Amino acid sequence: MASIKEVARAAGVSTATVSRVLANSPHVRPALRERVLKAIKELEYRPNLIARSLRAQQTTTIGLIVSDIRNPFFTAISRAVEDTAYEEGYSLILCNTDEDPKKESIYLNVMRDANVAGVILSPTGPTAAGLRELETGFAVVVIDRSIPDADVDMVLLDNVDSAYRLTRHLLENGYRRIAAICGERSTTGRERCAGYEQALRAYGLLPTAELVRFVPPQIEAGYAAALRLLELPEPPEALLTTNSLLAAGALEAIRERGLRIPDEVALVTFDETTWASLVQPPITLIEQPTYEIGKTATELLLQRVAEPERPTRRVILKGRLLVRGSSAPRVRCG
Amino acid sequence: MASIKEVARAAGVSTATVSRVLANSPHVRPALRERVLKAIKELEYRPNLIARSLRAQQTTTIGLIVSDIRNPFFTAISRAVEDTAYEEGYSLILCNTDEDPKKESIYLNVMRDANVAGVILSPTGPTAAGLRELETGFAVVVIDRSIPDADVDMVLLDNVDSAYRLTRHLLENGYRRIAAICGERSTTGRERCAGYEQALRAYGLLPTAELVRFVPPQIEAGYAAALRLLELPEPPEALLTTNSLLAAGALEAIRERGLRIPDEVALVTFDETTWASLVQPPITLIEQPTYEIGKTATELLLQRVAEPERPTRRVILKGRLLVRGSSAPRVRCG
DNA sequence: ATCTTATTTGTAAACGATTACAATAAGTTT
DNA sequence: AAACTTATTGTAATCGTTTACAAATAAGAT
Repeated sequence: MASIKEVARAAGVSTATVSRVLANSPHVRPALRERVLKAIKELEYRPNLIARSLRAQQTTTIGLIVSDIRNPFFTAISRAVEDTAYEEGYSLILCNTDEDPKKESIYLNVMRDANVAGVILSPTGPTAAGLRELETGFAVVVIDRSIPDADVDMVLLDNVDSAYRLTRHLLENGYRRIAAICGERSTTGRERCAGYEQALRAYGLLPTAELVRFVPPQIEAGYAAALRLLELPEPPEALLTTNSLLAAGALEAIRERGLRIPDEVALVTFDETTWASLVQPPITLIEQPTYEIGKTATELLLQRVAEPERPTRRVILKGRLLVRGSSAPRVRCG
Repeated sequence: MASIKEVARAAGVSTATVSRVLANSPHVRPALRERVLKAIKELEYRPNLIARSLRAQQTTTIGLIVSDIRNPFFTAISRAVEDTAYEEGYSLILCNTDEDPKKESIYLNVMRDANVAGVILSPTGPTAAGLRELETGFAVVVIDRSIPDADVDMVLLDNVDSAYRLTRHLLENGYRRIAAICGERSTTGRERCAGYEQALRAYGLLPTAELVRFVPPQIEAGYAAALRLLELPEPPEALLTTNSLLAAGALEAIRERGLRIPDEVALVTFDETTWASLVQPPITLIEQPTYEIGKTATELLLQRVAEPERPTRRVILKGRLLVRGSSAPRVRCG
């Protein structure tokens, strides 16, 4: 593998000149530039990024820390981040925290060790626990869950509004006794719960604690929570879950109880997935603009890398309500 | 951020000694080692991996190049690779090729530029196109699709056998006119097709070209292919698809045609997904040991990094047939 | 032709680790 | 105690870039 020295020798110039040609510096005579470019081509020279990083004290790598890459929402995000990053010449380092703050902290250190230019993070908790580390070192953009008191760039969904519209849709279709299964420990779950409660109140209904569950945002927890709700003396007419994993679990529970959707119980959720339109009836949901979230987060990050002192921004995107069969107008039967 | 020099100064030793302590070299007196460790702790020193990489001419990063991270199969793989890599102190760089050989080639160069220790690759084609680049530079492990004439470590499914068993299962349950929708351009699709044809022959049936389709391994292509098959004058009694995306498309087509599964048409596929057991009836499929594939591939890769001249290995794993409702015994009706 | 000024090029010092080699200190053997 | 071996430590080169600074060259002004 040819180094800059060999290119310099081949072109009869100093390494500084080669470096200037590489950086498109204006202070190189066209004749020399030609010679250098020819040597580069002939030797198939490619700059050593490690050496460059060492000198520049920064890499062209960004990190993406999500809670679980198997969650289709994060998968879609990661795809978008990856696309956008590579367009700008950045590589992507991927990490899973499994909702574990300890892992989050470990991976933030990994990022620091790797000298990443910045990190896109879906934080495990609403506090700024890892953020002290964050504030030193690299740029950060937070996605999906906000860290309320932190001065960081964020790209979030308008959770309250989305949950409000989703719940209102159920109410408009005649459902009254609506239960909510929310992801615990994140602002996202709480905000969506708030939107749900606002909608109920707007319809003159009082939220009951019995119908609201905060659980880990995973299939098994969704299953267990839904099962318990359906076993209540007075079971809910509709279930609202705050992500696709919880919905999958809830659906499993509904199937196991042998209930028909939506006649016996309706189901609505957040996040579009392959399966949401394949099951019968297809599931009504709030679709998040995942690709845009990932793209925007990456762009914000790279802007901050370029201009670290820029005031922080908070981008709030709207969700899209996709109405499908799982929440069809209710046929009152008693 | 403290460097090795400052640690050396604080401990009153040379940088060489600090480096030896870091590397657990036996040639350091306990007393000195203590002093160095104390300085490291006090200064919160963490070695600069970039500098280390430059010197070592190798990083502790591995690359994972898949055709689409949104395919749940690759998602599961990436999760396993990530887990295993981090356990060994390696980071993971992620890339999507979109089945595009050009992108594959670009990303292989990115990997080289990043000085990765090795790459896990699901190749876009069965030829060794990118492999010339591969052979120089870094370790490589190929997954999911084989490159027949290449001398590389591989972790693959026993595709012929799996498809054979899947098809035999259909035959045993009374299905005769079975169509196959296979992913094109990969050995995987072709091998699965071969297993399908072998099973037919074992039952005294002749494979017909009309019932075998090779298409891009994506939802839309699966949908289109299934639709055309179902529109045949003599439509198939069962559909076999070679991955979950094709299955999702086929299912969509079946729904659109208003056909009941499995009475009017059965559906079987490869790859377990969240939705395969949530749709009704749930889908019979061959489950790949995804986590094991990813883990094994990573282990093979790190072994090769440690010992580049080790003879290459080819690990073939068995799939597991999960029998569900979508292929229930056929009730003959005419 | 000479002096200034602007442009182009080269020299050499970083960046932060590792490691061959040399130097020193500590044990062993006679 | 001298000579030899072995264990420990330090010095300095190295990895491949970038860039401040100095030097050389070219261009412009008088």
